[in-house]
Amino acid sequence: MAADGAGSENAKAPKTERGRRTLRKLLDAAALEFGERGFHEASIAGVTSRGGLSIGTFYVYFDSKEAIFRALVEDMGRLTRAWIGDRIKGAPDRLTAERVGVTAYIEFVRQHKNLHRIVTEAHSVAPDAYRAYYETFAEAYRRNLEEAAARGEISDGDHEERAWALIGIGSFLGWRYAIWSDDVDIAEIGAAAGDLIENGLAPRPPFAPRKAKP
Amino acid sequence: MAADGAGSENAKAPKTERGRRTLRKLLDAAALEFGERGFHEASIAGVTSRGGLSIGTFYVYFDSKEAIFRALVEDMGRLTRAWIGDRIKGAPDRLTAERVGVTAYIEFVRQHKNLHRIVTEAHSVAPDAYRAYYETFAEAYRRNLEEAAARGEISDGDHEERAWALIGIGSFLGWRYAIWSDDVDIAEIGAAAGDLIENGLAPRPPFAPRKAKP
Amino acid sequence: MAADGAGSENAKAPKTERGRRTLRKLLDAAALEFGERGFHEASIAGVTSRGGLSIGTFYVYFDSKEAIFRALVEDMGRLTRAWIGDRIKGAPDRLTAERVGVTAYIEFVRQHKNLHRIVTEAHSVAPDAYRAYYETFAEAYRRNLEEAAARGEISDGDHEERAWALIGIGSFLGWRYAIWSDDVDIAEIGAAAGDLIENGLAPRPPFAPRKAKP
Amino acid sequence: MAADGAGSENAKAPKTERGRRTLRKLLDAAALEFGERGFHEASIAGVTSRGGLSIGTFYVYFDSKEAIFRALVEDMGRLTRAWIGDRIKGAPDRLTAERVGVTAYIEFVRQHKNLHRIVTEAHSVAPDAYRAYYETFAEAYRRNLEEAAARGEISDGDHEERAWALIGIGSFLGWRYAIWSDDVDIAEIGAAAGDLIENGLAPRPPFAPRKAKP
DNA sequence: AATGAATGAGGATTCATTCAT
DNA sequence: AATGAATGAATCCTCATTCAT
Repeated sequence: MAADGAGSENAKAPKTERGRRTLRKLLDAAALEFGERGFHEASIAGVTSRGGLSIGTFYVYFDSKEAIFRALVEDMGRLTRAWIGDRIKGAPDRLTAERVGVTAYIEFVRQHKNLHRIVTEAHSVAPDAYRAYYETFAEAYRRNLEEAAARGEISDGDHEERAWALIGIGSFLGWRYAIWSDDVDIAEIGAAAGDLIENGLAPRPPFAPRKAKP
Repeated sequence: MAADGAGSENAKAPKTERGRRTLRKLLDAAALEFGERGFHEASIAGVTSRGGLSIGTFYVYFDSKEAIFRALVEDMGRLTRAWIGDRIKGAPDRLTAERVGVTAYIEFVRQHKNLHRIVTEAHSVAPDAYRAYYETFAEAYRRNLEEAAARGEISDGDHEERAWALIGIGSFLGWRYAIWSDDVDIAEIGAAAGDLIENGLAPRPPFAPRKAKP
Repeated sequence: MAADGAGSENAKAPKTERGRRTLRKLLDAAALEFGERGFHEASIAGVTSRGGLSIGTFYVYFDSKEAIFRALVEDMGRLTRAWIGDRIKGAPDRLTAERVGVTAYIEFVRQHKNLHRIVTEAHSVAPDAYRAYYETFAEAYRRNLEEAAARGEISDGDHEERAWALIGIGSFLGWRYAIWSDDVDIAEIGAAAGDLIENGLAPRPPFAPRKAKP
Repeated sequence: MAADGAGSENAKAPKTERGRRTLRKLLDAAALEFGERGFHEASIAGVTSRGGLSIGTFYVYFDSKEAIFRALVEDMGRLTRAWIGDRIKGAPDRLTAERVGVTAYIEFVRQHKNLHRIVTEAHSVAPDAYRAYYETFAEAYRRNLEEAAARGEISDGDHEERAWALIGIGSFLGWRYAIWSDDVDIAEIGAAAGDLIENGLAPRPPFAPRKAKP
């Protein structure tokens, strides 16, 4: 569920294999504890007991409660990007990728509700980590949109702003259809969202129907 | 800055004019305290001292820290809806209303950063209040979209989902262009967002150009 | 045992009589706790339970463990100066005052061993408070010596340095003869110290005996 | 800066040359760590990291934090006595030795501020070590004074008490003129202190001037 | 000899809430 | 209505020490 947190300054680098295993235990336990109880309700003792470790061990690897939370948010980012990336990989063009992407994202949230809660809470707990999380997304998104525009797959426009708007769509649909209620058919949501993203709200001239893919 | 919180079960109804003034002081002070420090960093003592009152007085009007927070979120909702409603009122059709609405929303956030922060934090502090806040929006939104579709101003589709998607757009653009940096020209942002909402990302066939308004 | 700590920024000023009583209880209890256990072994819970109060009450009056410790050191200073001042008051000249003063100081330490321990510990716990404690002494001392020199009661010299040297004498004799062992006759110690202070170590010429007062 | 701590029960005796070097590293590092941060702020990890060693290694050589602290205090005693002894060695009589000694002591403190801080802190951390430190001094001092008195170099009196008084003078002058501020000319301080020690405060009859050395 | 991971008791501090005045 | 003193549960974090390698 969690990557190894390596490459981040949030966790202290273990020097032995045993240390690496312990660090992993902590991150996995923290994902559970924070996900279920929320940052403020969660306790370090809760994390360590879930991991079968002692409190002291926690502070061997992290400087503070906030530090492991940040590490978790970063993990989450890697995980999410990998998941979406995987599903989108084969898309023939950007509009298709968007359709697939929205669906995949909501699916992802449904399967990782805790993680989604953690990221959202980062908003107030670690605003910079939250921002970094979304800026990483937005940046990649923007690049994709620009390249697609260059290929003529989408119209021209302000791609950075579009990126943020699209992230907003995914995020709120995630809350509405994955967290608050998850009984609506995902394919339907994806289709509707894809249509909005592709064609907007404007009425369709009957003589010039849009097609998802030529 | 804040309405009087009356009509809600969150605050105790004052019986005298003096009481009404004290309640108002508390709500205004709370908006500052929560907005600047966030729910968990904020303290009741911080609220009362900002209001020039004593701690004991707080509990004359509110049952708990959460109660005043909820009252604040509700206030915020009323305030936001009134603001957006005002700007949209004269729009000749829905697509125009959307364009105007996005711009107005970002403008609103810029002018009420603290309030936006408070609402977002409600996400983890008072999820039901947060949800109620957005569901009220979404419901009105959905109705507007349906009526517009009936009038042929916009295409058919799943209007509830569209409502959530549009709220997501506004919300994230608010964070990006009102809170994190507020130096981008608002008209530009509004125009680009309006275009996305109206036309989506699809390439525009030169022979059948879309127009914002026929 | 303790003054009221008023006039210091270490304690929060109570607004009611009850508050003043509580503050006093805390200071008295702290003098016992710190005196018996030392700063690092002492606990806030130990202080409050001695005072019949709850832990929370402590933090109504003091910001930290260190804050009450500082308040205590200041109290101690006032107390010590008052005690010595009282005994010295009637001395006809400075040399007599010195004799009386050393004796009185050792007597004081014997009767307030805890306080003496607290001041000494301030050395590492609150160096500035420790320094202030002794500088206040040294300053008054220096003034006394200067005035005495002007009156011809003592020889000329560097009075500030003399002040520190005399404080050093008192302090170490206090440790040696009041804390480490307190069975030596105080009058004897005072006499010997007074003689050293008055005449130094130099051999006495038989033909020109010194007299305490001409 | 530190002796090897050998001959004491505080450190475990190393059997190899490498071990001796490690022990030395620990003592030197501890002098820095304790001197800069004070006993309670200092940490074993701080000591070992300064020495480029691991925590575990510390416990190969010392049983506890207190043990190395005591070893340090003993080191300090040897060092101080050696330093003062060296400077005093050639003094023709006791009064001269005293003059030279005070000056030398302040000079020593200026050059070993950390060591002085450590010894002073021993007062509350390891009272017996502190007491032993000064009793060793006092004992030697007393003997010197007695012998000097027998030779007629100084007046008769209670030599033990005098020893403590003289130590007190040196100690407080050290704090005042070596630690708290070290910009006063040392020769001056030494001269003034020497004069006080030799002649006391009593006014000098013009017809029978004392001389430092006949 | 040296290492560094693991431990867990211990304590300061916070602050929402209560209540007597 | 308003006040402010009193409460105490709750929790983060420290760090000396142990031990398996």
